[in-house]
Amino acid sequence: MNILEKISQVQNSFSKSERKVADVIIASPETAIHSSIAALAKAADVSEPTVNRFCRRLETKGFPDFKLHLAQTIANGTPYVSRHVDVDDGPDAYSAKIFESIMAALDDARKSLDIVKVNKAVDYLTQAKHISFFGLGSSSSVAHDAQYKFFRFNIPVSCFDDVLMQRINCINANDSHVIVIISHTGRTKSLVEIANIARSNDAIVIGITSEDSPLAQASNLVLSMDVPEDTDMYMPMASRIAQLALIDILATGFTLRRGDKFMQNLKRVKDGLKDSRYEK
Amino acid sequence: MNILEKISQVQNSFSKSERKVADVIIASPETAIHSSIAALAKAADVSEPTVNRFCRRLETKGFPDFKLHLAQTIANGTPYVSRHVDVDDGPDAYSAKIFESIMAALDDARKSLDIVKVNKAVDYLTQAKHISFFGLGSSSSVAHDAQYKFFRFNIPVSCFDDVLMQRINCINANDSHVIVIISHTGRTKSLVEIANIARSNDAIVIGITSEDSPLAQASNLVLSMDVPEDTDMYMPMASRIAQLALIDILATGFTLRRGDKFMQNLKRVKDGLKDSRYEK
DNA sequence: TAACAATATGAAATTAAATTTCAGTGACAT
DNA sequence: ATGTCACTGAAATTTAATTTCATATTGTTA
Repeated sequence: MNILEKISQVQNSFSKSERKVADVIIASPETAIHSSIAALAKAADVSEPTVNRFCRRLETKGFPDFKLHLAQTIANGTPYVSRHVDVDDGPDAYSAKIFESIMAALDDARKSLDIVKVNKAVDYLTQAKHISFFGLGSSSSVAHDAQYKFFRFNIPVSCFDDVLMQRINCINANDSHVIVIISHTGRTKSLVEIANIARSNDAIVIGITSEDSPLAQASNLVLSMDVPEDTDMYMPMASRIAQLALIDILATGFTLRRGDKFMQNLKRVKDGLKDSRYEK
Repeated sequence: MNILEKISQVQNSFSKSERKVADVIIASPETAIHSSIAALAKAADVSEPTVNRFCRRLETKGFPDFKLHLAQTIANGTPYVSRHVDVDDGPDAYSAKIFESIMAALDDARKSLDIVKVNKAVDYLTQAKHISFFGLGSSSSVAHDAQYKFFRFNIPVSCFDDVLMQRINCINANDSHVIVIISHTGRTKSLVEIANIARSNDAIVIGITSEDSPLAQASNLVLSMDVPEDTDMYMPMASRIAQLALIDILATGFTLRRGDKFMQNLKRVKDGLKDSRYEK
C-alpha cells in the first residue's frame, strides 16, 4: 500500500535510469504528484517511457495510477491501530483513541440498527398522546436529552430518572402512552418491572436496549444496536453515544413525518431562545 | 484539505447536474478515483464537461487534480461526510445521514481539540476538592453524564441544571473548586454571569464552549471544538455528542492520572452494581 | 404570458497527456 | 569482431481531458 516503501524495497531491481526516477520522487513526492510524466521525466533526466516503465515495475497500472498511490501514501500520518487506552498513553494518544473508538462504535451501531423497527418506533411516537423517557444512571442523561428534544416539538413529554416516579407514571399509563426505556444492558430489574406495569395498562413500551435482554422481552418494540462496550474504563462510553444518535434519528423521523409546517415551528422555538443569549 | 467535506460544504452552489456528480462520488469515492472522466460522467449520467466543471468548482485544477485530492482524502479509509437530511428521505436515508454527520462532526472535533488544554483541564480536575458541572437545555444532559462519570470516582461532584442552584454553588465556591460549564454557543447570559461569580471567588472555571464566546472569555480554560452544527432540524445534535466525547476524554485522563489502584476501584463500583441487575 | 437574459448542459473539436512501438545504443560474452 | 540482450528515448499512437460553441433550460421583466 505504501508506495514509497515499495520503491525502497524493489530498489535493486531498478535500472540506472529508473533509479534516477526513484531518486527524484523520493526527494520530493509532493512535487511528483503534481507533475506530468513529461515534467518528471525531464526532472529525472530520462525519457517519458522510462518513467512509465518505472511505474509499472511498482505494480501500478501506469503513471496516473502511480500518482494516485503516491498521493495516498503521503496523505497523512498513521492512525492509531489499537483502540484500547493504555495506562501510559499521553493526552494526545488517549484522546485520539477515544474519538476513534466512539466513531468505530457508531459505525457498528449504524450497521446493526434495524431501520424497519426505527420506522415502527416513529409510527408509535407520532401517534402517542404522551411520551415518557426513562433511564437510570448513564442512560438517564440520554433520557433527559430525548425529553429536551421532543419537548421542542410541543408535545406532552416526560422524563424520569427516579424509579418511583417511573413506576407511578406507568401505573397511570394507558394505550395512548408511549414509554421509551433506555438501558444498555436491559438487565436493570426495576426498569423491567416498570415495563411490565406499563404493558399491563396497554401502553406501548419501546426499549432502547440489548437484543434478547429481559427488558427487550418486556417491550413492544426493541431498538438494539451492537456496540462493543469498552470495558477499559469500566464505564459506559460508546453505548450512550450510540443511544443519543438513535434519539436524533427518532426525533428526525418524527419531524419529517410531521412535515414542513412543523419544521418552521422548530425554527420558531430556536429563534425564541435568542433573548436568553448574548448577540454575536 | 478534505475534498469530500468540501463537496458537502459547497453543495448548495452546485447545479442539478453537478449534484449528480457529487452524489456518485460520495456514494463511492473509491470507485471514483479509479475512473476516467468519461466513466464517471456516464455513471452520473452527465456529460464530461460537467464533471470537469464540477472539479473546478471545488477549486482544483481539473479532473486529474481532483482525483489526486480525493485519493488523499480517502487514504485512510473513507471518511465520514455530513449530509443534510432531506424532507423526502426515508428512514434508511435519514438514519444513515445522521450517523454520518455525527461521525464527521466527531472527526472535526478531534482535529480541532487542543490537547494541551485537555491536559491542563485534567490537571485542574485532579487537584480539585470539588467539581461542579453546569449546563442548560441540551447541555444539561451532558453535565449530568459528566456528573455520573465523575461520581464513580468517589470524589465530591455536583451537577446543576437550575440557574439558581448554579448561582448559589458559585457564590459558595472557593479556590479548591473547579466549575465546568458546558454551553455550545457560550452566549447564554446566565451561565456567563455565573462564571464571573465563580471567578471572583477564585474558583477555576473550565468552559466547554465555543472559542471567543462571552463564556470563553469568562473562563480560566476553554475547551473548544469546531463542530459544524446541523441547522437542518434546528436542534443541537452533533455538538452535544462531541461534548460527551470530551467528557469521556477528561474522565479517562483523570483515571489515568490517578493510576492503577484507582482503576481497580472503578471495577469495584461496576461489580457493586450487579445486584441491581438480572443475571445473564 | 411573451420576450428576454442568464445560466446550465452536452456534442464536437481541440488540446494535452500517457502509452506503445520500434530503432538505436552500449555492455557483455563468445 | 560480432551477435545477443537489456536499456533507453524519439516518434507515433492511443487515450484522456479540456475548450469551444450551439442548444436547452430556467428565471425574470414588461
